[in-house]
Amino acid sequence: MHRYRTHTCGALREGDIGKQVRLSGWCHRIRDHGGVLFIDLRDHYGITQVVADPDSPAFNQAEKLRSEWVVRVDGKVRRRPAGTENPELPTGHVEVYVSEIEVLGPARELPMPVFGEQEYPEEIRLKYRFLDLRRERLHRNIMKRGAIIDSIRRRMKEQGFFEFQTPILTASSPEGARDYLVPSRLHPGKFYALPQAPQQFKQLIMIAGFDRYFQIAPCFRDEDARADRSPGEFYQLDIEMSFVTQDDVFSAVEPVLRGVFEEFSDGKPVTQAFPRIPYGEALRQYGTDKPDLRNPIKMQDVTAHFRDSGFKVFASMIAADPAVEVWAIPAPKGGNRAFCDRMNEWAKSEGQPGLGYIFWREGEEGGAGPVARNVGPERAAAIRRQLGLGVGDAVFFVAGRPGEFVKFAGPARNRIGAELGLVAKDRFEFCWIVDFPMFEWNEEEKKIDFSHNPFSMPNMPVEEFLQLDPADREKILSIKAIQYDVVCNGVELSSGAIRNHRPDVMRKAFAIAGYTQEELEKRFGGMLQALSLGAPPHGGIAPGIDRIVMLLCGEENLREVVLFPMNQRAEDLMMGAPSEVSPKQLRELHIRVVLPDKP
RNA sequence: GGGGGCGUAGCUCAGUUGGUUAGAGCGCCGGCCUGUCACGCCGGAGGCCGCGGGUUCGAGUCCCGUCGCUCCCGCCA
Repeated sequence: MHRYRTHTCGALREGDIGKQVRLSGWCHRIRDHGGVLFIDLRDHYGITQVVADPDSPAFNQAEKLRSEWVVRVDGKVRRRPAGTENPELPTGHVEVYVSEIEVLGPARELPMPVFGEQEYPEEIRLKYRFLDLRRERLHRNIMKRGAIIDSIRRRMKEQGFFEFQTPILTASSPEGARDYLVPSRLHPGKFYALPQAPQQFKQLIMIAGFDRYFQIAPCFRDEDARADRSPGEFYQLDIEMSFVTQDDVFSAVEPVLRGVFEEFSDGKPVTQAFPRIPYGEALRQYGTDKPDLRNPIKMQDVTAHFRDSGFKVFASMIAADPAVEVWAIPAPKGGNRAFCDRMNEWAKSEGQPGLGYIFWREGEEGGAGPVARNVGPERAAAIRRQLGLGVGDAVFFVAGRPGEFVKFAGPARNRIGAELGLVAKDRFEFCWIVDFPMFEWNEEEKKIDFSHNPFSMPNMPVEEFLQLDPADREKILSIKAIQYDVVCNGVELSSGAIRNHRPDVMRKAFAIAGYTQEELEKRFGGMLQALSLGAPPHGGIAPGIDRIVMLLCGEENLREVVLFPMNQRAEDLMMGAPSEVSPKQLRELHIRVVLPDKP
């Protein structure tokens, strides 16, 4: 007989009745009835009920067992008495009548029980991560994560992609985030950087002629965390392809994402053909470049209805500034004062002056509420017609310069959709966001900046781009980049681009953004040189693995789908990272620590 | 760097306008119990009410500061 087990705790069935077996696992739950004692023995594979009574030679020892002790039990499989089967368990028709128990790993009193589904403080969960990982939900999430990554790899390979490994110790890369630095022992005063993404490497792989690259790539960024943004490190499905257009990237990536989501969504429907929404349209309709399309609300411009109207607040804003617009957020079924006032209060709590509204009740086709009174029944009715609303519905208004109020309009749309129950849960709604602006105006420094990634190709003929006048601000700011995001249920999964593979176009783009040739050479000289020695047109994308798993596990926080996550302050409470190092280590690295002054 | 929320037993939480000895459930320890699967019943231990200061005859409760956790903004593809 094997030293520890003949079966796992999820294996035994009625067909095993009568067998002498050996199981090992954790004492999940113990129910001691005095005369008879049950132990739910748990391992990775499942739970098996072990039973002891005073006739068993192991009875005395069984009475001493406690939660989460690791034990080996020998016993005989028998059918549970009629009426005591547990249909919840795959092993629920049988039990093991124990003849011998060996304690393999006793446990002190637990800081956090494994049994049950109660919530526990993050600090305790992270400090005792191994206990938390024993719990069903986290254990299941981590296994699902692995299965999702397997599926992604299989689907990528089926599409002719090949997995490469790129360096972890590298040089500072051109993305905008803060680097994690690693001091060099051999080169005093010099540092490696951990990659923020393998961006340059994957482009070099294309320049090297490999054609279709992918990697489940670790990425490191020293920026503050969010619920959907891990501190320090995370994984991307990094992809790059040669001789492709935006359409080629989409048609390579879409089936992978759709396939993975359909495989792991537990039957929830997944968008079949991802709609493509231009960046500008996304902002106008949804108030964000990562719209949750499960929410059916689309905003509309209703500025014309308020121009020279009796609603002086808006009318005077419009008259005073040609950039001012009024947007309407329709709220179907929101046509009651209680709801409208609640939203208005919420807007104030968000630091807004308020949220104007009109709602329509039976017999009040002209609309109700202060805005309707001031704007008059004809205009209110015109607004209602434009938005396709009726009795029982409401509409909210945001006014000002769109660039300023859009950060409030998007959340307002989310809030209204959620409060009215308009958001279709239990589905995965994807879209592509396309046509990002290449440049943006930096008002503080009065200069033109790259608006996203400086390595994207402008979406215009190369000759025309090369002849642009950097002083023609209006023209420059109207240029779109061949750059795209993929969004699911309001979560930005990835951005990508067709890369700028032409050194001359690259130089021009950086010149427009105010970089000197010297700066460009210094920061990106290696890349420019590679591009000047025969670079194929290429492009790619890099969906976030952790976010994909989070969506498919139905979790709100990345920590629920990462094995050993750090807390929000980028500390590993279990391993105690970051930590101080010995003076000897610092000496070898030529590092002197200068701590900030304490008040 | 800034803002919001939270901080009472190992854990989840209650604790009245400031008023006797700070409670419950789970867990833990002990006892009883031969068919439970959130077993049940009886008993017990366990509290710097995050920490420091203040107001008050009196503070878990009010005020100030501070620390920790968390969510968000800034930052970040």
